[in-house]
Amino acid sequence: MITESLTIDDIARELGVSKTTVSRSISGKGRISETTRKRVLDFIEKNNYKPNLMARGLAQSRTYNIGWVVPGDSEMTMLFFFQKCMQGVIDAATEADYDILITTVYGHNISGLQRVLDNHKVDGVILGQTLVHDKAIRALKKSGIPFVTIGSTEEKNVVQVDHDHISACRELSYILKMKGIKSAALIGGTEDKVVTQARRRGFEEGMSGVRTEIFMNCEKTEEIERAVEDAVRNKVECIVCEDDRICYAVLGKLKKDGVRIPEEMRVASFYNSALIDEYQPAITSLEYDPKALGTTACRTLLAMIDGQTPVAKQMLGYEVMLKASTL
Amino acid sequence: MITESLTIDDIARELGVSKTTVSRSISGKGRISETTRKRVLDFIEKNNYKPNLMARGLAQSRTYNIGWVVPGDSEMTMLFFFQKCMQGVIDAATEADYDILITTVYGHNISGLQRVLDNHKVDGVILGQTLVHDKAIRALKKSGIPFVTIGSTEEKNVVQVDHDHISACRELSYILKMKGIKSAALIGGTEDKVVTQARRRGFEEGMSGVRTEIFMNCEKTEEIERAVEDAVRNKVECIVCEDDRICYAVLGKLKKDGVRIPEEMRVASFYNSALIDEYQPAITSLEYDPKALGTTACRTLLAMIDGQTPVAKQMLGYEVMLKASTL
DNA sequence: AACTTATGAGCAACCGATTGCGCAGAGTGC
DNA sequence: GCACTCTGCGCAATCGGTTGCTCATAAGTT
Repeated sequence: MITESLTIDDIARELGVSKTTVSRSISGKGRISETTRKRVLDFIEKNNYKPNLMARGLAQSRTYNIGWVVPGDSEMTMLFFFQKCMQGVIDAATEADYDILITTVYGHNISGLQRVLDNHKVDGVILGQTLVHDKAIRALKKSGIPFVTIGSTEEKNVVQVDHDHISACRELSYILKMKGIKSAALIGGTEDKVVTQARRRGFEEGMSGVRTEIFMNCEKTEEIERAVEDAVRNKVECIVCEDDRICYAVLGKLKKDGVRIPEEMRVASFYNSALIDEYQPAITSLEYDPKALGTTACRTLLAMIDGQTPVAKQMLGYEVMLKASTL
Repeated sequence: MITESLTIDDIARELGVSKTTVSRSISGKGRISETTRKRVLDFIEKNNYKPNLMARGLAQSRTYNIGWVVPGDSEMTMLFFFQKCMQGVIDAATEADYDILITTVYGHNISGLQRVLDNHKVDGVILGQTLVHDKAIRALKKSGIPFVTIGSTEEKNVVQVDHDHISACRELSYILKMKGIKSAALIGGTEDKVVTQARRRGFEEGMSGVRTEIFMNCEKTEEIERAVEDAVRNKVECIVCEDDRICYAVLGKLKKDGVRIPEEMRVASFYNSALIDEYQPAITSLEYDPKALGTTACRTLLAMIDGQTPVAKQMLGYEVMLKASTL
């Protein structure tokens, strides 16, 4: 059933040249007359020849695949983020004729990644998220394969692409302060993610001088709701949410308790996806471009695979979007 | 930097046997004495040898990859579904030492899939979603590669894994009718997806005898809200939502307008993910197992790759979960 | 004892590309 | 006219496995 494909030998025979000539015509390496080259490429075009990537891979020790590693248990808001991000990765990869092999990890359980590395199924890896003391990073370093992380890490000699969450959150906090806030609460998730820590730090730095309350490790809805109750009871003026999943829960709780936004409580979020972007009133937040993260990471990785030495840490831009929820 | 790996020749030399013997020891094919086999496998285990998959692939024309095709522009609720589903695929694939190559398509724009097929990067494909007149299915058929769809299709000779949405929706509708509903509205999305059509049909069949109103092609929140307004105005007793993204919007609108559930309006959904599962009151819905879809599809595909003839259409179970939202 | 069958293992071709090296013929310089 | 360089192309090895075939030896049969 599977139609046998054209091989480089077929073409060589058909055109009365050697396979070397065909190979060189395609790759552009080596010395080939323009005439011959055209002839070969024309034939290839006409007969829709596609080189066998396994053969090519074997000869060059390349797979033309890159690994894309994401947590298998991401919550919804992260899924959205990863989807955008991955689309950026795919776009950049496709440009270079690479494909994406996807692997999931569960926190520090990286057996899936390890398998892919052991089997040499990819030429490089993009790690979609970084944890504190990330085992995946250790494994990648050990494997010797080029890799790029989306998100920062404390590990040395790791090529990273990230938003400057510390500055971004500092800036947002600073602006809120300028607008007259005298107290603020941060509600955040578990601190094993680097980004969570960064946001917390930015918040603390930016909010210096005003009364702050920090509620970390809020994962379940009840935990978030309890934090909201505390914040309201303590007459905090503004709740800052570490991501929009938390923000979503916070908004639900405030509505349930009849707390008006922004009159009785201001709300801001450090990330804004479809989950809250239609909310009334509109929520003040930081805007990032997840897709750009993906393309940047992928292009960087491809350059590394080609033997180039990349910029160690690339920081992408963000924008503070002031909306009605903070007046 | 990249540590050169052990090859089959290294092992053969080291053990004083031929590479044939090593290869046969690993694969279990051919005649090898148990003693020799043990010796080889022990050595492999000790030295952590992993065969080069490109070489193996070249020899066997296999890639040990399967393609996983999902829409690149899925909305959130689908992302959640695909994530679960993919995890099932990954689990089943890993068991058989296969990996997942991910490709996105945009409706009928299947250039990404076509590339993967042209380049022979996968041994088989799982299509995550089916459309009416699906171009991806045509392309897959043409390629001659084994493939399985998650979701049904009108195309002939396609191996499918699905839930019986028609029966499920008929059953849910029937139960609602039994509980005394005299009128019901269906709010659904665009009808290019096969599953959307199936749910509509199940609804219509199950609701025969009661007054029904059908609002299709509701994608944007405003469209859904308008449908809700109409349903309320027409004094419909129950709104049935085609998926939980729609349900989510419906619940928001009802709350905004102060319509009490279930006293003034009953609500049921054809799918229930994290988006609405904490809602108060709890929402009546159909429960599916997306992960099982993934593992079933993948196991079936792997069997096909191994040359077996699979069951043409496998239907997985579902469960009607009656909750407070329908009394 | 002679003959057949079973077993264990190796030789070498093959999968389909890439690439270092060699070589013929054209072009250039003096 | 001679030596030298440049250009265009092919030979054959190589990447790391798999597999059909052969063959020596052991085991079984009469």
